[in-house]
Amino acid sequence: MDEKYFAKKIEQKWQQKWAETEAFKTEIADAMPKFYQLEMLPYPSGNLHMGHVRNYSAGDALAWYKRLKGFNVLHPIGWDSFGQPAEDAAVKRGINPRKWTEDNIEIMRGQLQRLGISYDWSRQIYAHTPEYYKFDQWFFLKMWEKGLAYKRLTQVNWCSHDQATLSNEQASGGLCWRCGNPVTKKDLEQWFLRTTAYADQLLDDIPQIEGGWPQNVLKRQSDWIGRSVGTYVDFEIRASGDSLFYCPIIEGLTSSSHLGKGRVRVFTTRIDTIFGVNALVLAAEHPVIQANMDNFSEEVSSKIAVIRVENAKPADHEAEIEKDGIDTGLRAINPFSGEELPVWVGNYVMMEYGTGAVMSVPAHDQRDFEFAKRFGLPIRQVISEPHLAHEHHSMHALALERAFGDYGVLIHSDSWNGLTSDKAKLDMTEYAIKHGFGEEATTYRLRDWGISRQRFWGSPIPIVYCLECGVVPEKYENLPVTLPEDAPITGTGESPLAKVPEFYNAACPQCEGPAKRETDTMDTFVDSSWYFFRYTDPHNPNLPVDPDTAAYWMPVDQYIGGDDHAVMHLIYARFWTKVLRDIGLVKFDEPFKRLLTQGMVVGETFFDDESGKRTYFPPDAVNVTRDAKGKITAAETPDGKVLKFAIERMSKSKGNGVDPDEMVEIYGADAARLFVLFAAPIENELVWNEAGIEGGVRFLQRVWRIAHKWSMSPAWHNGVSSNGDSGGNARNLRRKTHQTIRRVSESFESLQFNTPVAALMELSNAIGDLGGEPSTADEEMVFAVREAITALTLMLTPFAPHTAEELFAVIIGNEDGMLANGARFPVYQESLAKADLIEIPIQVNGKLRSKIMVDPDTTTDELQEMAIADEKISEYTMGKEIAKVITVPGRLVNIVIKN
RNA sequence: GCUGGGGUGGCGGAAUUGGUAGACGCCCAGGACUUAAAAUCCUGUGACCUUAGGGUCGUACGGGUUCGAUUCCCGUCCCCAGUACCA
Repeated sequence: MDEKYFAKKIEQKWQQKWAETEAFKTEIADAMPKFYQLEMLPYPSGNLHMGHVRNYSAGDALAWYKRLKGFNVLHPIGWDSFGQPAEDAAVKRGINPRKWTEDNIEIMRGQLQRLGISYDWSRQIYAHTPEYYKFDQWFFLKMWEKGLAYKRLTQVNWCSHDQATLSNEQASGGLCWRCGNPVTKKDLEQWFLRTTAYADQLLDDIPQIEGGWPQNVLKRQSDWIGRSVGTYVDFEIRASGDSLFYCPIIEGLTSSSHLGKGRVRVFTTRIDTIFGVNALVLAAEHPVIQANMDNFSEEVSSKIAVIRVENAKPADHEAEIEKDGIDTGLRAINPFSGEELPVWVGNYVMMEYGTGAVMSVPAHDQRDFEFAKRFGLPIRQVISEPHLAHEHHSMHALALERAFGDYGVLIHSDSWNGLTSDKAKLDMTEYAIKHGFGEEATTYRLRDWGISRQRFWGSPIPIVYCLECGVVPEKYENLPVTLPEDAPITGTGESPLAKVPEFYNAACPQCEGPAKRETDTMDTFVDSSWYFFRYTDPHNPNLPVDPDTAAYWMPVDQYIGGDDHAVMHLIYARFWTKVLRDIGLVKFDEPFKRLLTQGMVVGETFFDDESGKRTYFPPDAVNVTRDAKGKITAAETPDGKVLKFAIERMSKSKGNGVDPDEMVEIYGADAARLFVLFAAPIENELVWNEAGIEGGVRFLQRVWRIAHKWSMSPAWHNGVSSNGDSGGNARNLRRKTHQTIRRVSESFESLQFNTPVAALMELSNAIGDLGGEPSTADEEMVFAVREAITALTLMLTPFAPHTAEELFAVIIGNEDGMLANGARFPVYQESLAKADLIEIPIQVNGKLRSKIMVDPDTTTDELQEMAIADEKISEYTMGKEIAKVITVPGRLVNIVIKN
């Protein structure tokens, strides 16, 4: 029994014990309630950073808590080991991507083990192994069969820095998710997964997870899916005379028989404003425009070409784009009013959304308003605030300063006058349908998921191109389509597999004739879309997951990760789960019951960007000036070069990274883990400040010391008992113990990690503050202290498992470990947690004037009497009239006096 | 601009959802132990006033509701995140 706390020694001891006994290996156990604790799997970049430590410390705390609560806990880990950095390393340093990846996994696994995270290591998965990516391909074939995988030529998001395609989600905000450079467009043939087929379900299933997910993640997802319900309206198009103009059928919108020669379809959510239309505005890329470029005047066609070029440029986020456009000379007929309208091309109309054409209603849409102002087009108000409707209707022209976008009452709208917007939308849509120029319509912002990547280090897409048979899926029995050992990787954006004949030359699965394989690989987000299923059945050679096994473990009870994946990964994973369900592998809709998004770990960075490129300087090589509040005011290098500074996500390349190994070496894994959870609420950003971690060490040392001190007491191991009416300090300590158990349990249930640590510190302070020597303490006292230290040790386990295991061994005199001993999280007893005396504040006119100690069961009347009789209070009430006394039992008394 | 979330000591942050604001920790100051230091322990630590006791102010700012507001309502300012012409 070591009396000095020596973190490294006990950490090594227990890590070894856990490994030898496979302490965290989990099997299906029908008799026990299950708990599936999951953290987002790491990309093997080379080193853990503090963000990982925070993520896994929180997950491990919950895993331990649930184990001690008697749950059968699945807590797995794996590696998201396909992806571009491996190829970057290959280009830059000539290392084989597989070697680079596997070396990194080794390093990071070691780091995780030194942190003592309680994973079931037997379930590790590696995305880059054929055993895993075989099922990426299996899913792809299933989706192909269901019409959910298809190929088409399209404009893809292209990152010119990474030389790679990006999905819409990965190009969110017009910037590459990996490198942050602007995204441009490029024409490519791509494989897509039909996520849009599940758009409605992805939205409509949100109520199933609503309580368990952060509001803002759900909101971002629904914004991203962007469902909007409205109406298609078809406008007849004419050349300036009255001859019908040529309007080709618009692809993707051919479901309507009304389309075709002479009509253009718009999408609107506000058909109630249709009497206010002053023009039709089409995107420059609109097929009607493009098909008629030769028919336009020179001025018009060159302007359209200019707009098209401008549209293709990467978006500038700062600048508001000025409205621009040109009247094409075409005319459209408003089907409601018969009015003839000009047809414009406008730079603010996007081909990718709706139908690429809008009816412009300047009075009720701000964009149309700006457009109309710019080009002097007429503005006609047709919706009014209900109380002004009558007045407005009798006026011809109203001067609006900006568009009136609210719902209201229709004016200047023929037989629809006086209807509310809601009613008019229904009636007018019905009218349009009846007369053959409209349809109900729902549009989405969500696009299908482009998964083709011109990359080597990813799952090959199991498709073969045969001259005879065309596009042929590989047979299931031929899976996996194995990645070759190596390929010429250039990083220039061509597919490396296209240069490996042994890979791409294949026999057609149908006719067995010569054929070529698809040489693109899948987006790495495919791997992470279903890995959590695989953990439940990691070695199944036939199926991605056995349905019965999945039924026991899934869904994930608690998922923890960064909210940078709020849209990308989490929408793909939800989509994939619904596909699994429709394939028949699982019976539920949502993969993650509860989601916790942890904040980033950030630190101070110092850099200069003279050459337009940022060069970072490590903080310890910079001279920093701070103001009184500790904020940096200036920074320079020792040789006097002035640097810029910012608070940014920690990373090695920025020089502000903290190496977890170093933390473990200096302070110990337990202290590092405890501190990272204590320092800030888990969902907040955490500005790394190493000073605080000392406090974690001190706390663990204090616990260690008091536990050893009291365990020396002769009565400690001899089965002390309480006669049930301990008084004085013993009673006070027992109360504190049970109050702490209650607080800590409640905190875990509500996913708080910083407050339970504070509660444990208070309890250890309470034990430490006890006077007296263990050798002379009476039995009641030893009993109370033993209870307190035992509870403290068990409750400390989720934060500092090594220390807790060692203390537990000291307390019960057995080295097998808590789980082997069937240790359970302590349970609080209400009667013991209850206070004997409580302090009641007494206020006079809402201001605190005195405090009295009373029995918790004191009645309202008694409290009131005592309050008025209180010496200090009578000073205030003397000679004044007491108007009212408010008494809240167990809380306070407030005496209201008149002056 | 729009949407969502926030603004509490020198710092990270507590506060049973209307009831003693500042728990716990960091930093800092003073003291004990020590030849000295480290470690440890003790004390103090929102601001201002006060001779003791104590008093006044204080949760971004201005109003309001209430016996009582960090908490609820209205207005203003600021910060963070998401989004960007979504028709």
